Amino acid sequence: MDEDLKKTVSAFRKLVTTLKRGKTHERLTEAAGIRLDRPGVEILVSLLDAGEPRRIGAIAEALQVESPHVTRHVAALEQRGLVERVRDPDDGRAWRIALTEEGAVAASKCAQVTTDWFEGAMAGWSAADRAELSRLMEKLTDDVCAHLRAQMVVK
Amino acid sequence: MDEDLKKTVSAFRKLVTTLKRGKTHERLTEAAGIRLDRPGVEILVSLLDAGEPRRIGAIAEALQVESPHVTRHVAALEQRGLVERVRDPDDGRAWRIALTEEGAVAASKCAQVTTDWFEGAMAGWSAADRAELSRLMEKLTDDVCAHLRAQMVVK
DNA sequence: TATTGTTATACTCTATAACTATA
DNA sequence: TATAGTTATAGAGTATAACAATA
Repeated sequence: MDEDLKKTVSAFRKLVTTLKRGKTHERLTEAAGIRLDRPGVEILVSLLDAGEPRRIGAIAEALQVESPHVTRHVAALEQRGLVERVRDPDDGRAWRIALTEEGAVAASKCAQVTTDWFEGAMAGWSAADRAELSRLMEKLTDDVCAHLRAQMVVK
Repeated sequence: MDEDLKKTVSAFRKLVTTLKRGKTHERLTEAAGIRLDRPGVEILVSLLDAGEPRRIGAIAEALQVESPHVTRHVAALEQRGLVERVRDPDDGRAWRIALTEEGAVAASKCAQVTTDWFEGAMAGWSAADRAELSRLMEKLTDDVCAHLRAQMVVK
């Protein structure tokens, strides 16, 4: 039974190793027809996922990086007209980062290309297995994030 | 049905984002009681996984990085006595990188800490779900790698 | 003064290119 | 000369620390 866990971890390691590399990003942006660095794509997609403008700090937390990193890349995205700063409705002093129309299109393309790519890889999968994988991956993600938060509290 | 795929990709993205960061590596090495950088751990664990000495090129391919990267980090690991060079039995001119006893211990510890951590995160999982996740993750990894290879051939 | 974000700096990881050695 | 590996160099990506601004 411990065997199952080992296999899962090992498969996961391999998957991450394979998909994390620079070539994967190149293929993604090429297919999407967009010239953008990796952090740029990550920020755009995270804004698309969120479905609403987010503050710098919120983006940094979602991506698990430090805020200076986000500051810099948001500045670049802003210059290219892919995001813009809007007033925070809840907090007059603060700004939120919003996708522009062009930014939303770019983010959607990137997300779509990734989904399509997985669709290609999983072409032979039954509907049952797809549903099962989706359920288990969401569960795993939730539990991993919860476990992480629990650990941070302890420290 | 496309919904399942989207959910899977999105969960996967979140999982990778969360686990890829530097803090995760710090926690890992601290728990394992080893001071080692990320590529170092990756090389050691990949040698442990392989179960036998590997050539530089084979390690690079497994980790999906370029060989100079491996060369440099293997040199550092060699200096610390965690790996050593042995003659390739199949090819007299070549060398293979082997774990030393100390290196094997370090690699095992790192692998164990990761497994333990997932064990903690998945404490509430039923045996059935664990088995199912293991099966689907292996399948996904296989199919993703196959898809990647197929694409590389086309190019 | 507490919170949030920014600027400045430096370090880690990884790729590319040019070179070496060995069969 | 083909293959595997190495050395040298450069460029992403990210963190830390010091600072600024706003309530």
